[in-house]
Amino acid sequence: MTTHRQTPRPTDAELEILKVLWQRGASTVREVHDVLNESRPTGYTTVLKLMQIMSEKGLVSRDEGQRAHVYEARLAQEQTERQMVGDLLERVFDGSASKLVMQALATKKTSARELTAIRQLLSEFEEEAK
Amino acid sequence: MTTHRQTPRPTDAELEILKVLWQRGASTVREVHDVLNESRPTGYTTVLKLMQIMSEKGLVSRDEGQRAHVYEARLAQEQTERQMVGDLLERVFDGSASKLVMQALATKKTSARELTAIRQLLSEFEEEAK
DNA sequence: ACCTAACTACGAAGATTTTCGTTGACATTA
DNA sequence: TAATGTCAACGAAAATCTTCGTAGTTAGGT
Repeated sequence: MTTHRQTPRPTDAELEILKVLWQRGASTVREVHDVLNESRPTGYTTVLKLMQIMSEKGLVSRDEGQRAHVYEARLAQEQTERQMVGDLLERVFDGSASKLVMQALATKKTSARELTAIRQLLSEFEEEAK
Repeated sequence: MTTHRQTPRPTDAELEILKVLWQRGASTVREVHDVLNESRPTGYTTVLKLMQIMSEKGLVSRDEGQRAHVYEARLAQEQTERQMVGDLLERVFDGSASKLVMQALATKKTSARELTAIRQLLSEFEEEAK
């Protein structure tokens, strides 16, 4: 038996839907569509189909109790974020977190506030590691 | 005219090829195939086709001077890494570097050596920002 | 009971990704 | 020169991703 990720990495379009679900909480297709449709014109059935597929993949759960099924993200936003960063970390940086951070900082001028926040994170991690 | 990335984000299989090119420098399909074939059995023409496509996409350049064409990565490894991190940063973290770093550190127990390296990076960045 | 609006399900098309078989060109060697 | 091996090119297939049209179902209002 090959080792599978419990849930696959969401595609670009799927991630957009997950973002709405994380922001709104459990939602119907209609509600998700209305949000997405504002930023980028999207057909209703496009969103529906995607969410059905995401349900099959296990990215979202579905409550069919109501006529309008209610969907919910299966993983918390932070979990998915961690998974996706971890994926990039392995695929691109061979697991070196410092290389990843270096390129992240190089990407865009990080604000002083961001740098402070990151420094604080580091302190917390070094405490934990003791 | 839509705004296109100058070079598209490499797919998983394409990234594996780029890694070989970065490691070996300019190489023929045969050479790349031999490396990839060790880690995962791959057909020669599979690698060939991928590299031809990558050439069309602009991910690699091709020197047809010899019978066995010589391919080279168009972007340096660091450039591509930066691009891919930047992509994730925007797509997943809405540009917040500290959120990305937080999840990166949470992904795997980062070694003390890594933490020190990251801390040093931060210092350098804070110097620059002054 | 009938019409309308909203919903799911289904199928399908076009694009992209990954894989590989076949063909034809060319070179090396027996 | 004929056989063998290596190479690029091409086409095509299977899988996945993204989009949307159509059909059928259900609920609410008239």
